[in-house]
Amino acid sequence: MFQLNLKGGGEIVMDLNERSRDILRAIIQSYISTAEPVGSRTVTKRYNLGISPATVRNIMSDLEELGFLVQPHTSAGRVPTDKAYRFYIDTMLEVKGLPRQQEEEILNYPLHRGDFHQLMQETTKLLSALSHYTGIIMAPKPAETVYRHMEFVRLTGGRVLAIFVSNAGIVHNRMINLDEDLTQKELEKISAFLNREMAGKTLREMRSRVLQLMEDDRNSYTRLMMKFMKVWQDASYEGEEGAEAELFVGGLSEMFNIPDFKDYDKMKELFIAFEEKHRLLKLLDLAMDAEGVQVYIGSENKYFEMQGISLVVASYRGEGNVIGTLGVIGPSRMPYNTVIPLVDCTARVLGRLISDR
Amino acid sequence: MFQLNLKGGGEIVMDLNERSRDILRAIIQSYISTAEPVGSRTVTKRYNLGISPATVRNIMSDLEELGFLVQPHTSAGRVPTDKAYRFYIDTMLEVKGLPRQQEEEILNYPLHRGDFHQLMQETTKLLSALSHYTGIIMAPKPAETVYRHMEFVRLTGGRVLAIFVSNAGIVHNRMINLDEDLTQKELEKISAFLNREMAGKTLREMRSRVLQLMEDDRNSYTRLMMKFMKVWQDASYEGEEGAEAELFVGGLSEMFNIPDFKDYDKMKELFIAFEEKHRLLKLLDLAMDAEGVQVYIGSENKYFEMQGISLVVASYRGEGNVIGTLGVIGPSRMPYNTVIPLVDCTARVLGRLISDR
DNA sequence: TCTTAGCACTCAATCCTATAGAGTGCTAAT
DNA sequence: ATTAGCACTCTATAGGATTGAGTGCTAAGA
Repeated sequence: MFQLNLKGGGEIVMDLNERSRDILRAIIQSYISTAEPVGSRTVTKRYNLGISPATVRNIMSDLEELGFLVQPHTSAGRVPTDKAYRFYIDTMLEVKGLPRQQEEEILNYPLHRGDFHQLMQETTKLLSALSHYTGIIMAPKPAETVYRHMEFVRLTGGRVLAIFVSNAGIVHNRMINLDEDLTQKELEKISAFLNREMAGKTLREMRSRVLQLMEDDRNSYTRLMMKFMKVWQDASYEGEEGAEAELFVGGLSEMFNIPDFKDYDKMKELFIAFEEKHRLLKLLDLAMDAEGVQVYIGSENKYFEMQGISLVVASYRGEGNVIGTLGVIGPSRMPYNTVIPLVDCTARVLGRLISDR
Repeated sequence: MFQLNLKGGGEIVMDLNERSRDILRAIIQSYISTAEPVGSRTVTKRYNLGISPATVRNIMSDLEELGFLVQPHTSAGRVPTDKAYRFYIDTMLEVKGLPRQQEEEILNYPLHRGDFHQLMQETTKLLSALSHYTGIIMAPKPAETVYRHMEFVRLTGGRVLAIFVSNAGIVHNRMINLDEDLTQKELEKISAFLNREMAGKTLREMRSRVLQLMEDDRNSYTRLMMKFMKVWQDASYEGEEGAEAELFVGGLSEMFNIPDFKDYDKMKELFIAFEEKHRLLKLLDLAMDAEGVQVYIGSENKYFEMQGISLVVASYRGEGNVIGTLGVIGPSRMPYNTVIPLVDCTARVLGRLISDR
């Protein structure tokens, strides 16, 4: 079906007895569905555990001491901590497959239109529409994309546009300002040479090959390529690895429907964080290597740590290789049992669409 | 210096006497700088008009009757209406050139990196950073772009990627699923034919030329082109003219710093409106034809009408032609005298950058 | 006739207080 | 070990008083 690969899962094996686990589960589930602090009476009423509120109170007190619950204030019920969510996801969550209906909805969503950018944008909207949270996608990184076709096009004023096309139909381009004036004929020769020598390589790989070629002779071919490589590096460099990746965000306004964030300043903080795209990208990059769906809870990760916010992320493939990641960002109290398969399914569908749309 | 072309300007010539105009100006300026309703005493204290609060009150009452002012409630001062802003901009605004320092800042902003998408994105950030509002840009529309270079690239599984490059180095692309399997050699022939026959045409123009050619004979050339045209139309069509344009937004979080919108629900409404990009695009499209800077106040336009929000928009050029528009979106009480030249200057700089970066 | 001082009036914002209600922790009984 | 009972805590809400900004009107003055 699908695979949930748990970040740090299994490391912390808590020994809670059956009943404590039942109560913790009940509290988490209740809080996920209502967003209200959960009291002892609520637990006994809504979940038939055959014990009295007083007993529940004693156990809740223990759970608080263990760091699974906190009280917003003395006379309120209790709320799960990040630790509780982690424990819940690692040991208690039963993730079923996606309901037939939602799968249909994903498959029927009009994702095929337009170019690659539009596909990415539409996919964030799909993620958002089905999860009712905000959808995010990290697009394939130029440096690690395998290119099939390359082309240099001469523009006015000694400018040359380099266009690189991947197997999956992703197009990347950069403008190069040339000192010498090459004719379009010459550029075509260079393009032909590149396509012959370099097809199936990533930029990283091309770079070392070009350096190798340069040792033999320094002709227009290699000079243009080196210029291109330099332009590329200049454009990519922002002091951070992975900064050259592109981030797409969709359904931002869904954040306003989440009761957890019904606060102006919290919202402001959140939107400022969204504009620091490189932080989110760092986090999305983490999920590149991992198989299956990852969940990052609250302040578990240092790149986008934010009280009460979690991310559900999965990598997607194009022509066989993992080329990016996608996911959903929402409150830590999100219904993981439905969001996880949703993200998983969307990643698969996107992969299929990229490989043969 | 620069030209402010006023939407509907001059039509409504209000005959207010000198003093009424002075007071109206004082109220608007005061409100722009403080965001607080303006009372009669404030006017006499902050602007030395040599009249008493009582007199001001009488005139304010008249101005209210004329529709220039409203009171939020009985015991509050008065606030300018959209009509007042319009009048202010049309007849009282003195727009100076951009301060040397800000011009420097625009010229020094690192806008040259990366591809065209990144350039657009960075420019919205520039607009936002200098205005402290939200920056928006409508990218060139494929249908009206003059292309210099066209290329069909064969991918796996009978898919063909069409790549079109404009004089200004803008790259548009679309995926085409072909029934027949053309070799890359054949595609190159078609590309060469296209570049010979169609260079310097817009998509619109190409379309009619292809239809013309088809009457003579229906070979692979024209069939592929027609398929491409169809794919293009499918992707562009969303029931709305101008829907195929792309919108870039930067500095959304600035909205949270504007006291006018210090309200959760107002903010929610605003962000939902931002996600309906086609509405904003419609509005930005309006400014394509007009020369100079346009100002759209509050509910003056039907595409993005929103209480208390205005847009300052200018078109930008690439290789001589107007290819898109850009601007700033903020509260109606924004300091137009600085924002207008800022938008104007940014449009010029972007145009220059596109034509020779 | 225009201007202005004076005054009563209105209304939002703020603060204070009382009250209700949810939930806990502790104790004693089962 | 469990649970009923009860005192205690704290938030949220509503009502009421107070303050202050600002207006509109009136009558006197220029």
